Amino acid sequence: MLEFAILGLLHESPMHGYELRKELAAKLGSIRAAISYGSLYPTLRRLQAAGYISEAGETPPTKPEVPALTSKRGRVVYKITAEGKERFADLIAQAGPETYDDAGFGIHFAFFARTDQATRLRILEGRRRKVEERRESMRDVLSRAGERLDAYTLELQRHGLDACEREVRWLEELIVNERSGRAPEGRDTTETSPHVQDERP
Amino acid sequence: MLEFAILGLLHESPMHGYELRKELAAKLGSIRAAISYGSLYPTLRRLQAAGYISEAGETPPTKPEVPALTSKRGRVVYKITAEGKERFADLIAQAGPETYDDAGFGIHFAFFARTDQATRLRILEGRRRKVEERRESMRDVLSRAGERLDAYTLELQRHGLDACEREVRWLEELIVNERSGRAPEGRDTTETSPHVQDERP
DNA sequence: TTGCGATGTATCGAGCCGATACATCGGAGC
DNA sequence: GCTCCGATGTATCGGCTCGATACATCGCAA
Repeated sequence: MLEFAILGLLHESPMHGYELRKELAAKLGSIRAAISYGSLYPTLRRLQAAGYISEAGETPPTKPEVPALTSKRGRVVYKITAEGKERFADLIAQAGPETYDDAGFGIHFAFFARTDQATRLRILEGRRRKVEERRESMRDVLSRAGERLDAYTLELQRHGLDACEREVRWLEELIVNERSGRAPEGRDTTETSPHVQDERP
Repeated sequence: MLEFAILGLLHESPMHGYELRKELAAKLGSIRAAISYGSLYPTLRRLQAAGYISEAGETPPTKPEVPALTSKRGRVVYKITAEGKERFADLIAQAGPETYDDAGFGIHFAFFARTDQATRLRILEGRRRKVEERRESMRDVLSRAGERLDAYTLELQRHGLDACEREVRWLEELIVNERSGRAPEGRDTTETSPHVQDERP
C-alpha cells in the first residue's frame, strides 16, 4: 500500500522522506491521518533495494562544488526509476480485491489521473460492490437487532449505514461520469487538472 | 484496542474465539471489517496470561460426564475475571488522545452503555475536536489546491470533507443529548436497550 | 545567547492483518 | 447409506504499520 503511494508521488517529482510524508498527508488527508516514519523509511529502503527508486544527488541550487564541508549528511532525495514506473503500472493493473477496502481504495483513487479508464471503472465498481455488501450486513444487524444491542451501538450502526449509503451514491455518480468519458463531477477540469493526459508514457 | 473490545464483550457473557469474532463484527460493523484470527488468538492468550480472562469449562448442556471420549479438544470458552473488569474500567477512565482516531473512537462508543456520562461527554468532545481539525486541514488543502491537485484527488477531498462535516454534526447532536441526560437520538430507548443501567457493578 | 519549533533521518517493540493449515459437524444431494 | 461441502472452530507465520523515541540542524524570536 505504502509502496504504491510512494511510487505514485515520486512519479511526479523527486522528493525526500519528510516531503513525501507531507505530500501524502495532503493527498490522502481524507483517508489516513499521516504515514508514520516507522513505515516510511523502511519502505524507502525496501524500494531502493528492489531497484524501484534511487537516490538523486540533491542538486544544490547554488554552489555545486565544495561538497564535504561540515560533512552535512542531510536530506536524501529519491527519484523513481524505470523499473519503478513499470512496478507502479503493474500495481495499478493488478488492482485486486484488497484494493476495495477503505485504505486501498482511497490510495488507488488518489492516483486515478495515472490510471486508464477501464481500470478506473473496474475499481469503482469493485468498491461499490464491497460497500453495498457492508451496507446490507448493517441493515440486517439493524433490522433484527432491537433484542441484543443497546441504544449507543444502534446509533453507531445507523451512522455507519448512513455513511455507506452516501458512499454508494457517490460511487454511482462517479461511475456514470466515468462511463460517459467525462472527468469527475463535471466541474470543468480542463483548467484545474494539469496532468490528466498521461495514462502511461 | 482489541483488548478493550474483548473485555467489553466478555463483560456481557462468556464466549469462545469464533463467537467473539462474530459479535465483534456485528457490534463494530460500521467501524472495522472483521477482526483477524491472527490478532484475536494471540490477544486472548495475552489476556489470559495477564489474568484478565480465564477459561470457563464449556459446561455441556447434556451429559456432564464422559469427558475423554474421542479426546475432543473443541471450543475454548473464556470468561472475564474480576481483574478483567477492573482493567476494563481503567481503560475507559484513561480514554486518552488515541481514543479519538477512527477505530479507537468507534470501539469506545460501542461500549458507551458501560461508560459513565462524564467520560462519554469527554470522549465525544475529544472526537469532535479531532474531526474538526481534520476538517480544517482538508478545507485548507481544498482552498489553495487548484494548482497542484488533479481532479480526482480534489473529488476525494471533497467527499472526505463532506464526511467530516457530517460527523461533526452527528457528534454535536450526541453531545447535546448527552448534556441533557437523555439517551441517544431521543428514539425511545426504555424498551430497546436492556442494559443501559449498569455503569459498573 | 538562549531556547524553541520546524525540518530531517532513523530505529525498536508491539499490534494487527492476510494467508494458510487442519479438524469437526450437520445437512443437501444422489 | 454415502459423499461432499460449507459453517464452525483453533492456531501459526511473515510482513506491514504504528507510536514512541532519539538525535541533529536551521532560522528566528525573546
